[in-house]
Amino acid sequence: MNDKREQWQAAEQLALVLTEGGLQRMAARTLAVFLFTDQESVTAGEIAERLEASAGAVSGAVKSLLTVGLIERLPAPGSRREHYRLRDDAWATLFTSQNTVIQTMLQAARAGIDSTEADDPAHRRLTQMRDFYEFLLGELPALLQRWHQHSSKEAKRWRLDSHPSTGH
Amino acid sequence: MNDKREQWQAAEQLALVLTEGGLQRMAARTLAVFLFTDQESVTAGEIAERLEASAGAVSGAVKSLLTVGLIERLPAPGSRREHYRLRDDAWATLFTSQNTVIQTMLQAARAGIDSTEADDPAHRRLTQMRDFYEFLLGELPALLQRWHQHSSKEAKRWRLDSHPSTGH
DNA sequence: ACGTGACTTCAGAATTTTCTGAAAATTCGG
DNA sequence: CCGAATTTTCAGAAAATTCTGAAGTCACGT
Repeated sequence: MNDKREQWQAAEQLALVLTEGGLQRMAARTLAVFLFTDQESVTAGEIAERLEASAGAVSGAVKSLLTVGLIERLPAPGSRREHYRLRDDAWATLFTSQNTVIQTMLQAARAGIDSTEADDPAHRRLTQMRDFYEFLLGELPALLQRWHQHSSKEAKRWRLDSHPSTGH
Repeated sequence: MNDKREQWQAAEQLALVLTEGGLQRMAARTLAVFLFTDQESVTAGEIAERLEASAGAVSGAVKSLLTVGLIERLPAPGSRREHYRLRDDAWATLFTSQNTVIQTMLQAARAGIDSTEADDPAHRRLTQMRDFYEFLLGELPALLQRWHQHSSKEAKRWRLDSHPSTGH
């Protein structure tokens, strides 16, 4: 329990995986800071300090995280510096953002199907591809809906009997 | 319909998206060849020619696609060169391979939770993250199962009444 | 209004990734 | 087994990505 060293390692580890998942390196590390900080919100300067990175790099990273909707700017707290924090639905958002990838794959498959004859093996393969991504895209809304139900149920349970520690 | 130019564009477009999705550049372009070729199988040499890339680059790409399970080596067709083709379940496989990413995110979240006190805001954020990915991981098997049902049903329908053209 | 601190932008540097080319290894037909 | 064709490996080159540092812009507080 609670060792700063461990936290640092876990954060860097996470940043690595996020990078695999398509985020840029600095954006991933920044997101890790948002997750692991013990404050409610952080400023760009604090991120730079924590990551030992330049203000410029942090600026770009924060901007991209804002664009994707993973973090939000906090209503000015009277200070001169901007405060940011992780959004509550960040993970669902991150997941959803991959739908655009699926959409594009689908479009590419359809374009291929259209440019190909029915007896071409490519036509068959592209059709299989299209069918899969069509199916997937159709399933996602329901999946996210189930998540929202699931999570709101959790929140309720939490309020009613205040479990001291669940650990699941 | 059927314009080689269009096909080439669609293929390159797809390769781009696949790259976004985590595949290496050359692996993505190679996968596009497997999809769009009008042959049942292709050799490394043919891929290299099509992509105007070196044999070395193709070798690496094919190897990685084999490892992930997206393509398969064909039982020797009498020729000296190896023949490869896209596997039937390639897309489901590609999708599944992202589960490992989710697994790793989950582990990172759990590590963070363990290294943090219950009253730390980070603890709350990491718990939310863990819950989401736990949920997701739990949903995936059923999702893939539905896909298999779905696709086998399609195949059956195909065999029974031989639709001339569906276009969905 | 003005000074100051924070944020953004951007050119160039550093790093990382990716590809080529050639040599070594492998494999199949003879 | 030998030889030709193919594939694999790998060092170094090329390309793409990412970061820094500094200059410029903006906004707050006085």
